Amino acid sequence: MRIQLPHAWPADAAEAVAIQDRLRPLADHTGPGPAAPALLAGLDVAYAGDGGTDDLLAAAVVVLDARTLEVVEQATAVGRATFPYVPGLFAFRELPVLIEALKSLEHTPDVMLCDGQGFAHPRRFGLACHLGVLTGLPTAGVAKTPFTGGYDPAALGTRRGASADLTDGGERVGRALRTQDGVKPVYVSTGHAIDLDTACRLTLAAAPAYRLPQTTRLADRLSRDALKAATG
DNA sequence: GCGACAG
DNA sequence: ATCTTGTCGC
Repeated sequence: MRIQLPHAWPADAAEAVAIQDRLRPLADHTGPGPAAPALLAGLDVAYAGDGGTDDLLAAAVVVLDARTLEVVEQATAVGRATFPYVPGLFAFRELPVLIEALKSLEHTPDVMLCDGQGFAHPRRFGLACHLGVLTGLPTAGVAKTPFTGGYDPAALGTRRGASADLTDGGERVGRALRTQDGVKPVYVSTGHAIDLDTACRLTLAAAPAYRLPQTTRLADRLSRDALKAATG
C-alpha cells in the first residue's frame, strides 16, 4: 500500500505533543467501521536496545483472512529508532519503521489492530489513532496492559466476551475485554474510522483460542524473527 | 511533591 | 520492549 511518513518529524517531546494535539481532531471514533472486513492486519515492533534513540527496531505486519485467520501476506522492515521510548509518545518511536513495513504490502487491509492504545491515551491520541490518521484506514488499539484510565474489576465478567468500560476522568476511553474464559483481559480502544463496539467485536473474532488476537501473536513472532535475522 | 507510566 | 528456570495447573 502507498503511504508516506510526514516530512516533519518531532525533534523532542514538546514537538511530539504538539503534533498529537494537531492531529487528534482528525481521528474518527464514531465509525461505524468495517462490519465484515475481509482482511485484518496485525502490527508489532521488536527492539534490541535499552529504549534509547539508537535501538535497532524490527517492524512486522501480517495480513490475515478475517474469516479463517490464515496468513494472506506479511512484511517486515528494520531500522534505527528516531525517538526514545516515552510513555504517551510511543507512536513516534514505532511509526517510522511500521510505515516502512506497510509500504511493501500489496494488500490493503480493511482494519488494522495495533499493539498498544488508541483513544485510551492521556491526550486521546495513542499509536492506533496516529496510524489510522496517517493511513486513512480503520484502526483499533489492543493493548496487553492498561495505560490511561481504569475499570471496575467487579464489573468484568469472567467469561470470554465479558467487558467493562475503561474510564478516565469520567470519560469512557476504551474497554477491558475478556477474550478467553478466566484469562486476563486485553484493553481495546478506538484508533480511527471505527467505533468501540466494532473494535471489540473484531478483537474477539481474531482471538478464538488465545488471550491475544492472532494478528498480534503472529506480528509479534514475525517481528522477533526479523530482529534476530538483522542482529545475528 | 510523589508515584505511575502503552512498548 | 528485554533479560530468563523452574514450576503450578489443566
